[in-house]
Amino acid sequence: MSATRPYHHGDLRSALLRSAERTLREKGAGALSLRELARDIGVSHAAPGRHFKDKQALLDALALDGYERLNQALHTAAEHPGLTLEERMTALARAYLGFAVGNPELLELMFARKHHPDSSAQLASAVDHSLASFTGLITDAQERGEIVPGDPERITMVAAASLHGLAALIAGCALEAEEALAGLDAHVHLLLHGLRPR
Amino acid sequence: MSATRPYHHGDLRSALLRSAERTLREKGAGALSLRELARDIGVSHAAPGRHFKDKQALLDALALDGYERLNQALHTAAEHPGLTLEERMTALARAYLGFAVGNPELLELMFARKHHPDSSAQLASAVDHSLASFTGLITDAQERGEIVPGDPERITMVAAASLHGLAALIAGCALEAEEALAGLDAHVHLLLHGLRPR
DNA sequence: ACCTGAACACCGTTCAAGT
DNA sequence: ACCTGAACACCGTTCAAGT
Repeated sequence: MSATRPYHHGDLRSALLRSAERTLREKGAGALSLRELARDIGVSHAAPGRHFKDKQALLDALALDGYERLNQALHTAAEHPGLTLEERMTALARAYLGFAVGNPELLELMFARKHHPDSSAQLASAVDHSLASFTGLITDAQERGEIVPGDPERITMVAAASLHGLAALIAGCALEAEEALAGLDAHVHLLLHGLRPR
Repeated sequence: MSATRPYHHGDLRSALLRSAERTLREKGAGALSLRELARDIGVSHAAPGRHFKDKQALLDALALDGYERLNQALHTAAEHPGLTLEERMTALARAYLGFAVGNPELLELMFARKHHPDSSAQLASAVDHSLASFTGLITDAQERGEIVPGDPERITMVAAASLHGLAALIAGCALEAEEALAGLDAHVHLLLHGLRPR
């Protein structure tokens, strides 16, 4: 191996993504600059343009990567058929909130409203994939009579919106992460049993 | 009145805020530039610096203004003591979702994670004020035995997170506004009655 | 008190040219 | 195929000087 940087980086694309996620985590999305990424990696400021058509394309790639990790975590959490409905729902909730607590700026990026037309289809499909973990749980439980009958999409949306709201409040610093995690069992219980007395 | 622009604008601060909100609504937060605002208003590019210490200070002022309008809307919606609990909750939900549908980029700004230390106390208090509309409804209903007993803050959080989740999904284009508004009654019903069969 | 004009140190993006 | 260097048109912020 030579001491001088080779003309071709070799794996610039993934180096950019790695470095970008580090910056995102440490300094936030606003502090992310393509030129600074290039400087840190030791490549010319125009080099990123070869791998990402523009800055938004890099941000979209980060978001997609985030969905992959989130969906993996949700999928893993949903695979415990021995548990009760409430336990399974809590496991899913814990997986989602755990991701939100660990990656608040990434979550903000994943749900931001400005994506490239090129990426939006992939991102929409990633969101659908996230929701599918919830829908699967709901329809299973409906078959056992443990969840109210009705359009599973709507019922999924109630559960997902509730957790997404918590996640968004945490990411936006309107709710403390520890508080939300500590009250998560009670939250899921209220969601399943309702706010009205039985 | 003279045809030439006077040296002193007179009300530059509010002109900047007005123009900024227009840009926010039409082109999004990313397209907001202090220099462009100054150009549009017909003032030098350094003039905004007299009224806002930096760009974030202007964004924070926009967010605070958003909270004022939102809190006004929530407060108005909550003032119908003749209605049932479910009707009152639905009215609050409709007010919040209506704001989210009408001001998606502003909402994103309001819940963004990067604010000036100077503004964060005011913003936090604005968030508390929003939540207070829900807490008021919850404690009222608890006294009548129409809501489960328990920490009203936690119960408020379940209701608020659920609606905020919907709002965030709309703002992030993951859920269509019309679909959410059309299903809002059912959403509130499920929230109050729970996802489990009774 | 409020605004201007110039200056500084950054950006993202493009493109001919290099390896 | 991949990267560089220069160029272009922007930024935000600061600060002496003007009204």
